[in-house]
Amino acid sequence: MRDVAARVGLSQSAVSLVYRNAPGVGPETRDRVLRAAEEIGYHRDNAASLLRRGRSRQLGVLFRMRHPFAVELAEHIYSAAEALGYQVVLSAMTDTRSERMAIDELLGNRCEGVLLLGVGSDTDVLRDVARRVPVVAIGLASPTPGIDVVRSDDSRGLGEAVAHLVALGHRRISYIDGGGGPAASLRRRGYRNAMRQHDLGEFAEVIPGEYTEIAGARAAEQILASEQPPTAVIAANDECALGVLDSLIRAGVKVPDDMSVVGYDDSRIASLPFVDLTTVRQDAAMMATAAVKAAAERLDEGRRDPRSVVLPAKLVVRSTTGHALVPAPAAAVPDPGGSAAQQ
Amino acid sequence: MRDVAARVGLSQSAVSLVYRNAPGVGPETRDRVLRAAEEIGYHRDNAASLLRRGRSRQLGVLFRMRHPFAVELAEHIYSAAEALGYQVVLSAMTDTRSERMAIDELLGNRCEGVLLLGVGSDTDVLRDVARRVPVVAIGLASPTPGIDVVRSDDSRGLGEAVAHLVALGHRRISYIDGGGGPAASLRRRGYRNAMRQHDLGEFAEVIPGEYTEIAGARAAEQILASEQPPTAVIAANDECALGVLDSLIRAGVKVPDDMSVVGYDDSRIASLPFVDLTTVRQDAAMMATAAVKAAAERLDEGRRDPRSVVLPAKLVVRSTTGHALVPAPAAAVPDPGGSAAQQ
DNA sequence: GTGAAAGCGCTAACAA
DNA sequence: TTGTTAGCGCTTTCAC
Repeated sequence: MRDVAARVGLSQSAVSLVYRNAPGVGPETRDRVLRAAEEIGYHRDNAASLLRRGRSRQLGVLFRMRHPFAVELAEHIYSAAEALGYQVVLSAMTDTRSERMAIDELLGNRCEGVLLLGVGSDTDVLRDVARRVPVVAIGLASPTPGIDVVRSDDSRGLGEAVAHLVALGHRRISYIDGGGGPAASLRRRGYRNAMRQHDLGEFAEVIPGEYTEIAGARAAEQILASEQPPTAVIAANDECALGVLDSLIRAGVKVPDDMSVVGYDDSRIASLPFVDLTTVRQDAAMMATAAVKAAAERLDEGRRDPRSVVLPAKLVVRSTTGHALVPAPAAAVPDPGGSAAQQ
Repeated sequence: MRDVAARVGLSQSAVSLVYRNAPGVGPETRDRVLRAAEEIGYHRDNAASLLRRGRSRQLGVLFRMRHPFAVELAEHIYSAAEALGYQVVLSAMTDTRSERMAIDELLGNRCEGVLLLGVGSDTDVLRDVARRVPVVAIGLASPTPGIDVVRSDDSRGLGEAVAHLVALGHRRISYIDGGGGPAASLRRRGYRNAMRQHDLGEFAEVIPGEYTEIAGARAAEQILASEQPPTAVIAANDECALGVLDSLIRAGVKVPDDMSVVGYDDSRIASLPFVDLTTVRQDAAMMATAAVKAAAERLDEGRRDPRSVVLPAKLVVRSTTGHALVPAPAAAVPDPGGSAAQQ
């Protein structure tokens, strides 16, 4: 920077002003500075800038690269952060990089806030971190106190999914669980409640699973092997639903004629024309914006009280759901007060 | 750090030594320092450390989060870099973040080298960057001079794929192209050469496509609509192959009975049991290691001459390939000298 | 609009 | 083994 200043015959502080887009330097001078920098291949040193500046205006993002929805969120966070004048620092969790390591790196890089994308099992770490910087968790079911939470209305989303299937004549609707994944417990509860509200509590069945294709495929096999298979299945997320779909199709089960399938997330794969999955849409862009905003409120406006943002989740009907052809024979007139007589 | 030093009654430099794992401080003292730091919640400031240190020992990684193989590479790069004492800084390209922006960020963060994962269309930018720091491109077909390249032997990989299909009795083998994607031209050429070597040049057919499920699905539709469909298809990568598979299965075409399908990459989806795709394996871990090593050689050992590392690509036979049932009738005895009489 | 000077938190070279 | 010292490259008063 000294070199650039010397080259255009200015002081270093003038050049600094140019790079910060600060007022106090004419547009013509600005141009000259930029041109000189270009010529000698100068790049502003972020480390030095960070060190001297009071604030870094950096937001750390912690995520798993294998989670497609987290990736979608991360992409949107880039733009949301930029809009509020923040830079994004990515830190990925892998099998060899623990939550603690990834967060420590973020903190060491002077991030002023940390965004957690569907990550946050380690409550001890979270509490520590939250003491130092604002933490916003996206899609975390049970937040540690002091952490802001952004999630979609999973309960409502599953309600819509169940209602849609019921309207199509389905009664035997099973759910493939998300295990310990982000928001899995909320979705499971949403499913159970919805089934109960439709007087279908006795048909509610939660099949163990997780947020992966393979878990979905396994669950589908289990479903096909059962004596009274459901006529519709809701999977905890789209990847899981994809596994279900694939297993079903390979087994010769027609979707949606023989079985309806619903996913969750509306991630990219769901809308691929050859998948065309009925699913519950989470708006990644909206969630990203809300999360960045939550962090910015704490950082720029001094908010202290924790906030929980619940965004709408909405069913997107595509081609994997259809009318139930054959209502489960023994249950044409279900017994409302019934205990589990079927099992 | 001063505070920590004061707390244990040492000088700042002693604490610094502890944090750098440098010799010159007893294990007992070390413990005391670490404990004191824990108590007051101290984290070493990376910006300051970076600023003062001569070298940053940071490697920048540029990639697209939507490319599954790039994600796999990125994960392996974390461990490969750690093994050589480097830290990784991620920078993702998105629709709103150009190559230039992403690289500038990396450079501003004092990365000593840049790893490009299947990215590098903008030759101007690359040339500029390569002048400043070592650049290693993984899976880049036509490198700018001065850039190291790591790729797998795509030509050989496709050779194996074609040979495998030929051995199963296939002759009419089509290829779905990768468009302008990383290494696409190499794979295309590999396919064409292999077909020629098996005297199948007249059956060679390159269907336009790209590295996505949707391109694969579209290509499959086109194949099914053609008068003389092939009995086997090789897709430019696994995502594309997945699109093909799905389209075929939905159209009632049995794989591999009616049609064989081969992918490329052996990414995670290929080995999912319900996909179980025959594919050409690129060893992500090996490529990551080679790329980091290439950068480290320039950085630590002063290598100047560009290097090109070509790693073996190997066919992995799974369940999407099988014997050709019905050899193309008119071509039971192909005419070796034949011009394109069929078209 | 511009320049001089202080210092952000750390590391490295050296002295003790 | 430990302490002293001088910056790394930038931003930021404050005086001009």
